[in-house]
Amino acid sequence: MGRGRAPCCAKVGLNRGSWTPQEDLRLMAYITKHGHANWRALPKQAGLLRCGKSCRLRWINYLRPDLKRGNFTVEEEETIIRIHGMLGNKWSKIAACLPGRTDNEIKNVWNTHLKKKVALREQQHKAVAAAKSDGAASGSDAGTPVTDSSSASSSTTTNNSSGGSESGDQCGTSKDPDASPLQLEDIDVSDMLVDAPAAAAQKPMLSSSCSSSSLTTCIGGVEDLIELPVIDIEPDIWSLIDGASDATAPCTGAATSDEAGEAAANNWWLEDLENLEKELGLWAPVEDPQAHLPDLLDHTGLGPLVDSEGDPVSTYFQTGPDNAETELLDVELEPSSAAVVL
DNA sequence: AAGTGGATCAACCGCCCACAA
DNA sequence: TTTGTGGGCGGTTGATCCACT
Repeated sequence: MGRGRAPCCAKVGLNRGSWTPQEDLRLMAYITKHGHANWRALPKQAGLLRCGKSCRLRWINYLRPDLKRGNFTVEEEETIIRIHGMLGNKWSKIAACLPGRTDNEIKNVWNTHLKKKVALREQQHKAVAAAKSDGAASGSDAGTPVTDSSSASSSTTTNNSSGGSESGDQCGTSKDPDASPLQLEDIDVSDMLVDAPAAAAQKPMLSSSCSSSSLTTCIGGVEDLIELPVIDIEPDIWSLIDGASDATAPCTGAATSDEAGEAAANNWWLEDLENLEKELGLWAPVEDPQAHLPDLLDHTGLGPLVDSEGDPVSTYFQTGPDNAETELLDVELEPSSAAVVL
């Protein structure tokens, strides 16, 4: 079927490589207003000389407002290790369990250090097992975590607390060599979460609400069973992203967030935007954010990258919200969200 | 201070799957 | 049922960063 199909885009005349701040702005502005129903059509409509796939990846891996930045926590790492032990390189499924993390990010962190960590752990486990079999003839427990001098203290605790025997343990399943990824590849992690609420209640991997990326796979109800560090997304932001009408705050079963947490979880990219504006000498305390964007675009020299006729983004960029054929950002925002609209 | 090698991460590539015509 | 299209996924690459010598 898909064989021999033409590439997703004629790569002639398109920008490649790193994204410029201007491109980021354009993409964010467009998606914020119009959503991303059609990735292939999006670049043209947004006035971007990029492949649709490239736009999609940029958005998903970097620009999405609900992304969590910074180093992975020990809990997150252990979650990755456990799920990877069950599913293999199903990065998107793993990412679905880690709100705010992308499959690409998880893949990178796995390939860079978690893989080594696991290898070391298995090595130590084998050594311990060998020692045991040499000494007492006790059956080696494949699920018994091995103490890891570097970071296994937490993992050991986690694994022990999970007790490797729960059948529905979506994360606590030990790295059972018999559990091949093939057998497990169809497992929907969220199903496991639902099937094993008791076990789930102990799992750090569940200790988070759901991100947009995991929206369709995240579980309802589990939040009721566990104490969740809340990573909430401003409903307004979801409204913006999803086109305002049918937006649903993702898995807001734990919607009783404190605002500081929300801000921390959601504002990194707003800060990036502010930083960008500062770099460009545009930054000022935002009193009228919607009036701010045109200045930014003026200063960045963002002209229409494509024919701007009928392009609301270009129109907006060139003339500002008052004159835009379609108002770019028509969602009223709370002050805390003001930076979303630049 | 300069050079080097490893680590990290953003981005790209190509295949696969789901779905609509 | 077949075929084309769009989107998603996993693997890989290349640029940059950083620690070490």
